[in-house]
Amino acid sequence: MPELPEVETVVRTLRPQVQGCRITAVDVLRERSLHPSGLPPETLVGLGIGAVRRRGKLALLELEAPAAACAAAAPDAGQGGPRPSLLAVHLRMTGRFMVHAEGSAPLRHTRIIFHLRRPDGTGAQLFFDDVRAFGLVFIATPELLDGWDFWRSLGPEPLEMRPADLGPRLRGRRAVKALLLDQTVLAGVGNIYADESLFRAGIDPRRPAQSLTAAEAESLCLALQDVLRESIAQCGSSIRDYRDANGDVGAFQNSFFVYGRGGQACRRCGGRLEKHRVAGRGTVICPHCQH
DNA sequence: AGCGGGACCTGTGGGC
DNA sequence: TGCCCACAGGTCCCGC
Repeated sequence: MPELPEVETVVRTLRPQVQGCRITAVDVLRERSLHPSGLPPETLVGLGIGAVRRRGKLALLELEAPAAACAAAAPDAGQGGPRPSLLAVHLRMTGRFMVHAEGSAPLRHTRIIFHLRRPDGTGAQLFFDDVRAFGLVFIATPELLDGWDFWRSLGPEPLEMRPADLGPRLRGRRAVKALLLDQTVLAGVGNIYADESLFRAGIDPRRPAQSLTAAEAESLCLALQDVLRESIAQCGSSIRDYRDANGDVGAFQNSFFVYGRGGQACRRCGGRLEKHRVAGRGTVICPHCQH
């Protein structure tokens, strides 16, 4: 569920709560929620949280060494190995961030707790909760991050593309929906926004990608950008689990044309929406509006 | 190459 | 009411 608009909303709501805080301790309640190639969690202690950004479906928390430690640290001296410079977090389906008061007990699905010290000296706890436990926190240096195939091969940001840029990326005979979901083609699109953008562009998700004309690819790119922007403006879509870092739900699920509406009436033509399986995913299509 | 299917997880909802 | 199973979703990995 957290796709580009939801991760963007998480980042925007998390930023004012954690930027400028210092990490004082980390409790890992589920080891497998850490990316195995990352640095150990102890290396986070003492670092400050700087910029909070998004790339594709990843939330990125930049880390800064405190000024005092900077001055004291000679290269390769004391204190052991490398320091992480960022946290890369993939929420997958049910990952979520919430800031709790100091001393709060873990929740049923809390996987990692970051103990924080705010600039004003008060304490807080950043919970990484994840019901399905597919989410991943990567404690990284730039070098470690670049060693992650998923990161290195991420495609362009859909909202930063020119409409004419999509067409050349839609090569081959795979279903066009499969390409929209492929993070090396575009970064950040998941099942919801693939289905919604294909409906808006009037394109059948099952069509081979290479069969799209340049004009169709361009209208698909514009439709995708529209749907992503509209969703961000409404703080994303909440299907069941998704919440932003304030615990609030999004509203864009009320604007869906097709996602989750199989068997219901098409909002555009009144016909019956069909449910199919495309690229291994549940896919809703209006046979009258999409060709 | 690209597809399907299983694995990873847990909660929900439909059918009986 | 209760049980079972399908399903949901993103990514990786395997085999065809």
